[in-house]
Amino acid sequence: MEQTRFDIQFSALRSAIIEREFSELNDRQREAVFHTEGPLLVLAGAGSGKTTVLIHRIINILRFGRGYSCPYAPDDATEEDLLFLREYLRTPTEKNRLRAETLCAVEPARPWQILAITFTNKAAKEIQSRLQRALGEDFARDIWASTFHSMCMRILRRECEAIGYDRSFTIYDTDDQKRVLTAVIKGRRLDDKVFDVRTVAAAIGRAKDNLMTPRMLLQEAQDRYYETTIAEIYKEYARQLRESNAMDFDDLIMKTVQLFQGNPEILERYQRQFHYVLADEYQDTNHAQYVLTSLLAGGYENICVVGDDDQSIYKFRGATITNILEFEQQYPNAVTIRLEQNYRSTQNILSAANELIRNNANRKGKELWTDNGDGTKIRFHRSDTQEGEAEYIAQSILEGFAEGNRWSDYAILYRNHVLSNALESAFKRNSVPYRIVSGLRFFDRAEVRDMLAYLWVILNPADDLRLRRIINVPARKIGNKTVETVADLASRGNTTMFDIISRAGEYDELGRAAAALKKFALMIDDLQKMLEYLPLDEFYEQVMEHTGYLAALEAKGEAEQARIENTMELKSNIAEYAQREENPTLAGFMEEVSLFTDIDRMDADADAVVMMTMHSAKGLEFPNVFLIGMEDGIFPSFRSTENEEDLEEERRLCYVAVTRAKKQLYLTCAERRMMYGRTQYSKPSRFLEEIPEKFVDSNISETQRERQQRLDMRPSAGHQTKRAFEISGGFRKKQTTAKPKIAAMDLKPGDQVDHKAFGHGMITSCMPMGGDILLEITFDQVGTKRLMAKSAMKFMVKK
DNA sequence: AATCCGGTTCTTTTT
DNA sequence: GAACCGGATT
Repeated sequence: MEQTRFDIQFSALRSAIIEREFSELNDRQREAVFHTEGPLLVLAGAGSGKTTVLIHRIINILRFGRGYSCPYAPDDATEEDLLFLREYLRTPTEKNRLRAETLCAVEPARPWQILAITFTNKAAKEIQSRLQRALGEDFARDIWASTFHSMCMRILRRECEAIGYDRSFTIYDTDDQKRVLTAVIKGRRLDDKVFDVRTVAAAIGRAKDNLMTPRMLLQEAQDRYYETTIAEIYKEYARQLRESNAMDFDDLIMKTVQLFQGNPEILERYQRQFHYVLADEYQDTNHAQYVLTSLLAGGYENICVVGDDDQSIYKFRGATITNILEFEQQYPNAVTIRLEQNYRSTQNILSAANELIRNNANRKGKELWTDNGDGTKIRFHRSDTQEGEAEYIAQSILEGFAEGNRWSDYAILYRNHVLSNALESAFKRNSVPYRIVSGLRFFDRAEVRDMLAYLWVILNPADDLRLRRIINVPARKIGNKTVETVADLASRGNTTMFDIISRAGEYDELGRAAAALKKFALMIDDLQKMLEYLPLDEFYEQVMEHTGYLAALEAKGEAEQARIENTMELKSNIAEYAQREENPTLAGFMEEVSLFTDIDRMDADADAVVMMTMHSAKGLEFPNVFLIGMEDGIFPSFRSTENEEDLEEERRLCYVAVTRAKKQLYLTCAERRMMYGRTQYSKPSRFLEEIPEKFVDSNISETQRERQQRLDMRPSAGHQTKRAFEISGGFRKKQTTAKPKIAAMDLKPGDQVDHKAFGHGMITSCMPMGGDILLEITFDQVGTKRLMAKSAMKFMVKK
């Protein structure tokens, strides 16, 4: 169709008006927002406003459809409309807004036609809530903004009968999964050293990530004993899950793919529904997720994937960077947009990151820049021991705090959790408040699992797996032997364990245990009745009491206080759910909870230094960041120094870590470090060599450097740029650990002091301790703190 | 059924 | 060095 003069004028006006709506974005970002039709790859560097683009793109699609790039005027548009738009462009008024937007919109999408997939609940929630704010709650609620897993759950709840599942299927988490696997391995009388549950679970998980059925795995095993056995375990495991009408996390994805592949008419329905598909963090997708996304987008092929190949750090859990690297091959008509302007960090930090990641061969290539200015140099500090490293960090933070920073302005990132130990004691010693984002998450804690298991059993007494978990927790004199007898009777009678338990008296085999069993069954019955008339949170309290769980924890005293708190935490989760939901049910809560793993309320309001692994830091930002344990063998981990591919993943992790810092980045390492019970001597991380010296201030002294050079056999002459920790003469010599010539010895209880960070206080006790003095000081503002005199004196004067 | 002892293991993690 | 598991002991 030929464009008329009218079309040209109209569409130009329309584009201009739409463009103005997104004026707060930069050119690249806008390009991504306006490219609505066809495949789009957005390579979004760290801190480049990725989520903002994703959200505005959805807003654009919902408000204007493909209005921005449509070259034609609407059929019924008049000269008067044209004049109206011209006027609206000149002076937009609220009164004219509705008509203008109607004129500018070309086939705007309905909310349920948009699918935005993320990896974490946190990300899904953020997208959902930002869209609700921009578009109104009711409207935005219908957008499919969810994680891969909850999307699959939603689809499967509706369609799973087509693949032979009952709609009420349950989700087995990693823990449930391991229990089943342990039973399978035991049942086959296999050596559980050779077939270690974790390894087997990982193998099965990887198979599912790659959409491989037990049969396919068996075929691939080609008669090799080990592989064949794994495939057989997989087969048995899958059989048991199906029998229990259960799926594990990986099943959610794989079964959805199988559902679609086996039922084209169902697939087509979803393909017709989703006009626009967006996938976030695409570099983290595994093969199954890739196939699923491709299937769902297969109708309109309006697929937009957002990600950063340089931030792919989850290969170990099945992510294939290939998905993003080969997107353009998959869709030859794909458009690629790079977001390289960074709004987070200083140029020094970004340049360091750019130089570092440049050493990776397998990447698309990007160069981050900012107009935030150069900022201060990165600080590099090498200590002799891990204690020295920890002390340096504590002191740096105390100094910063004294200058007015908040504790929460600081984050400490490390390659693995063990590295946090020395730091913890240094922080305790110096009264630096801290918070560790731990490896063990809320829903992995035994007490939380126990309470959830109770709820599962109350909801569905046929759930043998969860029943086994709690039947004797707290102790009810129902031993292992009894449980096995019950299980035996159940399988022979082709019924559930709970059924046997309720009729325990009828079985002689159960002997004296029958009474305890009956009592247990009655308790569950009672709780089921309570569920019918009590509000959910009160009901939960009844479960805690009625089962004796709370009492058992309380009986253990002080030590179990944290566990009690955790079970209470679960209660507040239930209360929160009950309040939010119009029609709250236990089943509804359990459904939600089975996909809700991380405690994504990382309460930002707590003012404390935060410590976490570099992996968990992805997506976060902090004004000041310490990367600790920057030593070869630790980071990069010795496991990954063998092959280039693994090393590149480590380098990406380093890139992720470096780009978390907004203002100041610190890199620290120690010459020797106690790890796993032995002292390890290490060289500074090879990644440090890759950061040009001009971005770094280092503490390495002349003598240290000379020694380093003698020790370091790596040829350095070949390097084109001088590197941060090599001899250059350019480094200032800095006295880092001040020799504490303390006048501290004459401090005594009753003395008044002024502390730079904590203000005025009075010493309440002095205890000699390892060549130093432990002071207890009651401060007017911040309460009582315990400080070591040596370091405290640097921040404190006696009055 | 609870507790103690010795042996073993020790990247990274979301759903 | 610490945490966790399984077997033996009480």
